[in-house]
Amino acid sequence: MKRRPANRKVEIIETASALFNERGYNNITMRILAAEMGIKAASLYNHISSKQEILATTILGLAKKFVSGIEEIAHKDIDSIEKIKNIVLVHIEFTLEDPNGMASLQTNWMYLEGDNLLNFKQMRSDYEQSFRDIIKDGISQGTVKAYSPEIILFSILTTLRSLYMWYPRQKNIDKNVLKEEMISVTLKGFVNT
Amino acid sequence: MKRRPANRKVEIIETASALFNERGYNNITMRILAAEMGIKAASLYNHISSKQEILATTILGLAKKFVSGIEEIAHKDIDSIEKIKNIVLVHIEFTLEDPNGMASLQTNWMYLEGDNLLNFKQMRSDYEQSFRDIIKDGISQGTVKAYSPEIILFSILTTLRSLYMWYPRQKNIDKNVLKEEMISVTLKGFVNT
DNA sequence: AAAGCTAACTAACATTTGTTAGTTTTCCAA
DNA sequence: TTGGAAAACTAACAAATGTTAGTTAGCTTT
Repeated sequence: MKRRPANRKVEIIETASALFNERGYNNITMRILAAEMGIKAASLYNHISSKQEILATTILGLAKKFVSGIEEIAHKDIDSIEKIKNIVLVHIEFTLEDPNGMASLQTNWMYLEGDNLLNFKQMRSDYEQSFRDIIKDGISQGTVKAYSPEIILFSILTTLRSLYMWYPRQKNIDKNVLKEEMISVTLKGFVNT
Repeated sequence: MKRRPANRKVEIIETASALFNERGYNNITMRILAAEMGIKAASLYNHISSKQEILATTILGLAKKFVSGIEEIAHKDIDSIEKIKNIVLVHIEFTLEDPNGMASLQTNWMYLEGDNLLNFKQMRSDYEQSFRDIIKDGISQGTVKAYSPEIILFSILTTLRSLYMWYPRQKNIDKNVLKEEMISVTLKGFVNT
């Protein structure tokens, strides 16, 4: 028996992600996507069932990885600061693996329909809640400054979420330098004392 | 002589911004926008010339404010750290003034067409360059840590750019607390020493 | 060589959507 | 009270777009 070639489908989804990232979900028609693949629009439907499926596969797939990622970290027996460092690293890894998918996750999620949209919002909110809990623990234990948890949460989170839009363009920054400096800047700022 | 009522046009643009922010530019048709205004789609064209004009007015208007804002700060006779604090404050002020417009600026700019898109990209890149120069000055003068300027730049910038998506939902955080803590967290982090 | 998939193609449809043309209503100024 | 602009309406179009139906070409296996 021959192995099922999920290849072509993956190819389409990756091509679509790249185009969505460059020009926006709604600027990419099925005809444009097909042309980029070197085929006709109708042929896409031999591999995928709808444009929405392409979007949902990418976004919900990543969202699930983030939710299980943070839950794993939350249960580790380390202090809040270490947990937050782990979260930074997870974001960097996922972004390096799939920057175009990360772009869709941040900028095209509102074009998810029906249950896809509901599930996404639920996962996003679960993720934020787990992160918030880690920050609040840190404040209780005195390792994190007693600022508004919401300000700390979104300061970190939005920095991490936006990584896709600038890091892939940087050729001079080594991956390990990125990790170290992102952790330093995010946790301790950039002001010299 | 009666004052020209640019009012209705402004009303349309503000209503549109709010809808774009809630559901995404491409999910909002002229019919939906008109219904929200209590009129028919065709009637919108007595006040605006196209859907694109609505988007461009909002986004390019804000982009111009940011460019002139940062240029003014850049020319002040204060050190880099103080300049960066000023930039944080400018972002907070603009976001509080027009959170829905800020949302379009961040999430709908790719639906600008032709010169609108080109002008936007130019202004965004000018803005980032001014900001980058301030950071590099700070590093030269020793007030800013010698990390990669790009990492510092985008860590601050993306935090500020994402303010629109969470602050308007917070009812408990006072405007002045926001300003103080945003500056602290962004510049010096949240780790207790 | 025949059979059976897989994946491509052509053609076309049904909607949606931004927009225009032409007309009527509203309402303030004279 | 009336004239005229401002702003609404009805009707409709033209283009774009996601998708389906039916067909054909190309491999791989038997």
